[in-house]
Amino acid sequence: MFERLRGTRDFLPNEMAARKKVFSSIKKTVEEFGFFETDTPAIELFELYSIKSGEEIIEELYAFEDKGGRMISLRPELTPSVVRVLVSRAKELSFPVKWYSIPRLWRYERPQSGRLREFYQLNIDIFGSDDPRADTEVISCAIKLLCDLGFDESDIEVRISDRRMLQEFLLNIGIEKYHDVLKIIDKREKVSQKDFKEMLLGLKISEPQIKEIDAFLNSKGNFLESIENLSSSHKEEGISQVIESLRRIAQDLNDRGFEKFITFDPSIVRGLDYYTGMVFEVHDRKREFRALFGGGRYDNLAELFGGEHIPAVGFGMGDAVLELMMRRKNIWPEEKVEIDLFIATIGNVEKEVSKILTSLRNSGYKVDFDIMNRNLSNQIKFANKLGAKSLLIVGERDLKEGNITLRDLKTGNEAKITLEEFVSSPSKYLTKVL
RNA sequence: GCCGGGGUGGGGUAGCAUGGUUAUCCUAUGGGACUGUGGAUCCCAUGACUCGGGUUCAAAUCUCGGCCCCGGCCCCA
Repeated sequence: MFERLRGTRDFLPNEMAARKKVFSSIKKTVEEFGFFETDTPAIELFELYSIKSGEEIIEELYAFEDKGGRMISLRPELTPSVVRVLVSRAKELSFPVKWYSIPRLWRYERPQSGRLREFYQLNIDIFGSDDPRADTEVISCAIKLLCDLGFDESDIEVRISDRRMLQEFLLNIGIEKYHDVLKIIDKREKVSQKDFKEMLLGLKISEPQIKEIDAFLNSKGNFLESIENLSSSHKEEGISQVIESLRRIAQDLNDRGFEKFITFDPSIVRGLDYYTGMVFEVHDRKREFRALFGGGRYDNLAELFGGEHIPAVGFGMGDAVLELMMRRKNIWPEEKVEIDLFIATIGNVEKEVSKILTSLRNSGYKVDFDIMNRNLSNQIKFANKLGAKSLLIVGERDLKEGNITLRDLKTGNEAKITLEEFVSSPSKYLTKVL
């Protein structure tokens, strides 16, 4: 016997049915926002990931050498692949490009709650526009798809910040090594006040500077209000430009009715080296789980890949945390398979059954029948386990008079009708699943 | 890589402190009975102590190690 590889999952039909419902809800919402689905290979050249990543990230790749001596990696994220496609096809594409995908990704990490080695991740991106409305579209889409799955503002919180704003702010108070400071700011929620301060002191940040940083980070709250407060207290040129574009995003999100979901939180940083502007995260309000989404602006990745300048904004949402959150709220779909009709047989009625099967299947019904030579009782048991909505009993005796029995397995009602009548207008008797 | 908690039929479990008959119960699965109305009930069957070493007359039980699972740290693209 073999076992599943660590951090991977098997999906049995009932589990698959639930997952399909969730994914199709997501796809529907995203497509309502005008995104088109794409896909890319699961394997890519190792360099696609090593070019911009640190050692730790590379250690977490599923990588191997192929027979041609190339180093190959399973994709750990989608963005490099999408940007690769974009850069190589930029000439033929008309911008803005709005693409989405739900790829399977692989990361060689230690599995934990909400983190696996193989998982799905919804990715949506807008390329070609640096307008704040692109940011708004992406954030709105994130919120809307969660709403369509059954969440509301009491469940989730979108926290937004902007890397440029932080950078400008730090420059204004005389801090130049903002890289290191960002790293510490990113950890702020996890460490104590005291440790936070000591880490900053370790970088030779002065006490007054730390006070300023603290004040700035504490400016979190209602998105639009926080931004307006900041704009009156920060008139410096660099920062006020950033604030203006954030103000437009905030205003637009309010106009779309998403105000209650959003918090402005300057301590949001996200992983380094990737994002260039607005960044956001989505969490459950109780902070029971790890981040559900992460995303933001990454305007220079295309150039880094040897293309022209293509501004970009997008996010990724893993399926593992989503499932945990949906289960917690009891909105994970019922794990159940269903068919429209099961045909139970008594005696030798093969010819008639074949005709019924073919006719109904051609009309688009999901139909199954006994191929185990079970007795009637066991056939009915099996039909129920299959989740059949209706049961058709075709028996030798009744068939001599042209009759069959149709039972609704949900209500238990049954009726004897003629085979001819049933086959000629099945829609009178059956409804389709889904 | 580090730290903690765990592994008993396909799934869920009892037993483990205090070693000692045929390892408990539920469920699932296969078969059968109930004259072709049955989702029920009853009967029968299949099926497990994570692996290896140690202690012992005797190990599911005590002990050491490996493997695996769950959670946490690191990291999180």
